[in-house]
Amino acid sequence: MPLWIDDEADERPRVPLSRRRVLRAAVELADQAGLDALTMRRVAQELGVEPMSLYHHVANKEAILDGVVEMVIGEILGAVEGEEGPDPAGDWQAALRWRILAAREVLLRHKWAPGVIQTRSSISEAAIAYYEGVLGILRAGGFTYDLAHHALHALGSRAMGFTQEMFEPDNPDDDMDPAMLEQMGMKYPHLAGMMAAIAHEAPETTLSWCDDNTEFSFALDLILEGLERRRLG
Amino acid sequence: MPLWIDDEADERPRVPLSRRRVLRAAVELADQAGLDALTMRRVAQELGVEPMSLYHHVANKEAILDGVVEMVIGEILGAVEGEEGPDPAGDWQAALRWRILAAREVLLRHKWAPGVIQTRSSISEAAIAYYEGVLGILRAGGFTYDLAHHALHALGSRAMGFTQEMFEPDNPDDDMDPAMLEQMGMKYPHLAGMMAAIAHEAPETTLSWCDDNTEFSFALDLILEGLERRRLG
DNA sequence: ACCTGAACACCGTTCAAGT
DNA sequence: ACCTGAACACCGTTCAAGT
Repeated sequence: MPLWIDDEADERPRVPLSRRRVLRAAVELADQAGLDALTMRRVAQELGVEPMSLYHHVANKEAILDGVVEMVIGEILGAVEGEEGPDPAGDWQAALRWRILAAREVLLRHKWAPGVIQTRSSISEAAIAYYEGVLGILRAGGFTYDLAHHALHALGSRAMGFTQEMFEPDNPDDDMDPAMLEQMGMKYPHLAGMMAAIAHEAPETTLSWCDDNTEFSFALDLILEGLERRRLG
Repeated sequence: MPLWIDDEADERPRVPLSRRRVLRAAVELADQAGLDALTMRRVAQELGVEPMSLYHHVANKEAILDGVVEMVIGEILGAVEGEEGPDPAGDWQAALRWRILAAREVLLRHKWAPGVIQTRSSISEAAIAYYEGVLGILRAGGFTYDLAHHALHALGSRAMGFTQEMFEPDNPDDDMDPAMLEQMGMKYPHLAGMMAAIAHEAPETTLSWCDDNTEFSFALDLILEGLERRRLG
């Protein structure tokens, strides 16, 4: 057992703490260990520092949550502004779809983020900038401000790539034991029928039969088409 | 100070604890004091009992959260099944809109519920029953099971009346101090333009310019119309 | 059987003290 | 100035004990 593997002795040559370093550690922690692991004490531990040291760089835990949201939306903003999407003056639907799917890709790397974002009461500047971009696309596509406003509400959190399903999507073992499925046919004939129909159509997917990306795109296109009709009508 | 006002001496004639009573107390507590107040210790206090007594009727706090979700969705189910809505065979859109708006009305009485529902990993039986009803409406309206399945995903949590906005809707003081609004015109011209356009159109509403019900209905109708178009081919 | 009290391992946070 | 240690007021929960 060589001594020089000791991973606590020389934790990097003393890079000083900073708000940014605290928030980066917090995001990494949530990515790796889930939102429940995001405690002041564990963030401090990750940084090799005493819990109380954090308070010199962030006001409190709420400020950390505000901060990680800021970082994630910043990452989204970087993704949509770093690359060139379709020209909104030519095809606003393609442009908006591109932007939203880019945002969604970032959120898939931070699955805990939507839940936190929705608990924030004030809108971060990064979010404002993102929405400004969405509005720009709609305007370039010929929307009045009034219709664009309705459009923002209609998209809701989906405008930033949120999935909006009723229950946690990441739960692979959504049980359904055979006995329960048996009696489901009696009490819930339509649900049983739907599952049978879909299992028949795509038998390879057993029972995790819903492809997230397909369903997200279906819903998004539905809304975009509806908005286009409102715009023309 | 009359003695008989003492509100701790004879807390009701000893009605025994039960799972149902625990859950009802939990729902009431969340309604009145918010989700943060929903702790084992406060629920117990509300029932005039020691915290540990709760564990004889619910497994742990997770079970309480599962339970309050069950109660709220049960209330939704009662609302949609207690009254007769439009006939889905005649107008499936009207029938589904009626069902969803009824669910939404219940959720407005339990604003904390959507956040909790979305943290549950397993689907409660009450939720299954609600969705069975939605599917029944779609089928009566002539949907294939396949399209009905897409429809459920497209509606997502909106199928149960969820608002799906990006940020907490109940925050009335979404600040926007004039100075910030001033420079917003420079950095975010489209947002500034939109706010100006809408303030012009509905000057009485100052800056809480978004009527939740209007926006919810706009989005819902957009989706229902889109689904109808898909159904017709 | 149902309820209780003390205790444990965790939180976020305050405060006074160190360098 | 930045970081620390002890302490406080809260959590959820285990366990052994009461009735």
